[in-house]
Amino acid sequence: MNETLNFAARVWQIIAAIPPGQVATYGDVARLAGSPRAARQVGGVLRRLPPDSTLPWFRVINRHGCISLQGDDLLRQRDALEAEGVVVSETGEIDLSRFRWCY
DNA sequence: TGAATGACAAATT
DNA sequence: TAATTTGCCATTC
Repeated sequence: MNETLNFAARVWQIIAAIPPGQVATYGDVARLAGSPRAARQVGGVLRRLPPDSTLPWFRVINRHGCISLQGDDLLRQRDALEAEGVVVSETGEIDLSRFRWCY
């Protein structure tokens, strides 16, 4: 099996391991997946994620501690994070120094 | 098979 | 210091 096919599977596994109330960056997930420079692909995997997936994709944000999504998706992610105790600004900003996933 | 895309990140100006 | 540009890499057209 090509490792390229496992990339998405690794991303799923890693994101599924993020504890509630905490968040991880795309770069971190990519690094844990074995491709430190594939942060963009992490977002690509989540983008094609089926709506019925139970994966906590909302716990993944960018390096600036902001939500990269826009529109309704942004509001949905912000609401889901706040429901877990994560403080999210109206613009989608999160204090990484407090909520970043420490593994 | 090849070119284009993108839920990022780092370097440069 | 902030804003803009370039690089990366797996997936999609």
